Amino acid sequence: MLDDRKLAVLRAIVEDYVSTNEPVGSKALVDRHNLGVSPATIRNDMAVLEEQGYIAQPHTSAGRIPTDKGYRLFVDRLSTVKPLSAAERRAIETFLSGAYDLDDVVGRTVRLLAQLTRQVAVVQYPSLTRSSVRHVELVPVAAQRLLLVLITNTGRVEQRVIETSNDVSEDSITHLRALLNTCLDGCRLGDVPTAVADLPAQVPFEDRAVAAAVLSVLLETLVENHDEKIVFAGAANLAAVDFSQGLRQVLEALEEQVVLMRLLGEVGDSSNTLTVRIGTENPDEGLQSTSVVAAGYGVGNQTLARLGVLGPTRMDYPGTMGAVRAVARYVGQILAGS
Amino acid sequence: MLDDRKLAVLRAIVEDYVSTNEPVGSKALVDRHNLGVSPATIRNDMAVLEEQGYIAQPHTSAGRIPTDKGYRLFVDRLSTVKPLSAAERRAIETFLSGAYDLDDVVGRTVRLLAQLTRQVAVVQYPSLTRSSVRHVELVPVAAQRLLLVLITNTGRVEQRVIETSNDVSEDSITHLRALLNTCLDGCRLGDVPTAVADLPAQVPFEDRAVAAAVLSVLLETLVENHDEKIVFAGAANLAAVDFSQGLRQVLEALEEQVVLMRLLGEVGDSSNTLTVRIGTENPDEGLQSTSVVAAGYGVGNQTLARLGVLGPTRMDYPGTMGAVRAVARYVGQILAGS
DNA sequence: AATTGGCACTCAGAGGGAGGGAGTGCCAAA
DNA sequence: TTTGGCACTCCCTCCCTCTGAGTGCCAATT
Repeated sequence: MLDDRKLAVLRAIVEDYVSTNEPVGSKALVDRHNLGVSPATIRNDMAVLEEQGYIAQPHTSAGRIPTDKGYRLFVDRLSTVKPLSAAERRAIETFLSGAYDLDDVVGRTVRLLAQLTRQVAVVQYPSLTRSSVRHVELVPVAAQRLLLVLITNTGRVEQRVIETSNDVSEDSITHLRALLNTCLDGCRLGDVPTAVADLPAQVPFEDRAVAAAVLSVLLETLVENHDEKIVFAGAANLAAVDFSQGLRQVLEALEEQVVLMRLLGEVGDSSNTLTVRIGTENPDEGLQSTSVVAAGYGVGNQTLARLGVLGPTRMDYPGTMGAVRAVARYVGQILAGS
Repeated sequence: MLDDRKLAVLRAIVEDYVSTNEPVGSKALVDRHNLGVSPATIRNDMAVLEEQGYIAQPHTSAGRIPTDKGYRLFVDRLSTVKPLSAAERRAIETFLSGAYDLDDVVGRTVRLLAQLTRQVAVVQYPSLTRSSVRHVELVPVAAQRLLLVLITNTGRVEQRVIETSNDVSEDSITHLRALLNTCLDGCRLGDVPTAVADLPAQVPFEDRAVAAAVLSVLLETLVENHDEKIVFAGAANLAAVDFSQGLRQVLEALEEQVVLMRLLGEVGDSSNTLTVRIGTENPDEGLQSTSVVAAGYGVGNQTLARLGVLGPTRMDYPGTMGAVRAVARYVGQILAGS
């Protein structure tokens, strides 16, 4: 349907439009790329491309700009992910390895990605349900108050206060703590509910109430954190772009956790897969003039969460995809190493 | 120097300009406010006000707009903080009391303040150095790995992993934990260094190395967190405003922790004091066309951190100040109650 | 059948008055 | 000190023209 030259033309249009932000005409095309044919020929090709919906003209007698469908074809068949330079890789590595804390890792990552791509970066905290228990701690902080601390293999720490109806002895706590840790050590958080199901049966009768309270808080913690935390950075980079639907809508969308969630997409099990969502492919109303490049990251081949970049549809896809992929890999390494 | 009527004129100019976003002329003034004099009189007054630098004209034959100096006078002498309506107070209270976590309190606060004022809200996490120790916990997580958990009276929880050079017995840990808690219970974090100074002397010789490791990590934690965490929300509200220096600069400034820090100002000991910084009074380059309304918040009469709002100099100062003050008070209450 | 040069046509955007109108400063009178 | 009158200033808007990049189509060429 589309011969090689027409594809080359589309590629050239996308590249030129991305770099100049102006509709590209037939003459400009043959000047900048040596296509070996005349402008008239290109015009014929462009007419076909337009008919098929890959490009459009803002008005009669202007050059062409790619449509969402055009970008899609470009991403799928006409471009390759552009690897980062050695210097960039080194910069990423040193910057990320300076982190001392999960918060810090995520914070550095999101800033790094924003700077690298000059767009808005979005990073999701590693999923609780997919990571596993490294340690559970139970601490008495007052007469009828316990603190439950949960440490995961991704370095995430959750804590909750538990109110008990009567005093609990030091021994009971020690016993309960030991039980919890035997039950849960290495256990995937998603499996915690089943793992603790028969735990109450193992505690002496007088401690049942306490055990129940602890378990209910523990399970509640897992549920509450099902809606994951997400952060973004680089909003200033949006100011340089002009959106058809207005900057405001985009900023508003960015401040909605739920929208950000949907934006990054599902956490599939296949790690390292780059997802690109272009313009109207985007589920959210306010983001129909933006594109999202996202990838999963995690430890080993286990995807724990996703991160990505949001920018105008008129975006350097190969470069952005390269940056997202690289950062996702390095974050995985950092998490594994910590 | 300025008689009552001239002040009234300035007040009217500020109010009109804030609500209409258009230079206000002498005729419009007498129409909207019943000043009881003719436009010509007002013109004379305005000439004086302009000469003194309180107002300016964008061009000849346009109305006047307040200068930063004019806003300053308005805030200092011509306006009173506008209390929130009962409904608003209730909304704040119910919204904030739903929080279950320090992160959640701060997150809710910043979103609430942004929505209430329709501007950018900035909230600083409660200072570590000014809060005090509620509990210290020491948890073995692996053979040569301890976890130090520090819980403050503001609900903040810090944790750090400690690597030890040799194995540590359960007993040693229990002993060390007890020692730490006796030393530190209720101790202001700023006083921790002196409080633990003679602690190593109290542990048996074979545990000295471990104690030293723990203490060094503990002190390090306090220092690291001296640069406090700050969050903001409501960037979308900026899009509605047009800044002379460009939205971009403002957004960039907002993403710099350091700038945000300076923006809120020093944490003075006098709680509840509203600080207003107008336009060029602002230290930061990119924020010279914005104003900041900030207040301290804390538990009791102890200021733990600050929060505030950033918007265009053309801002509803009485309303914004009311909202900031109210939110600061409620956050303090929530923190005290949790 | 594909490619090419030629040519008329279209239309966004820049540039340039013209007119309206809001607002001012100044002055003389009350 | 206040007021009405008046001439003046200039920003903004509307409208017009003109230019030029870019197009579609057609007939000629390969």
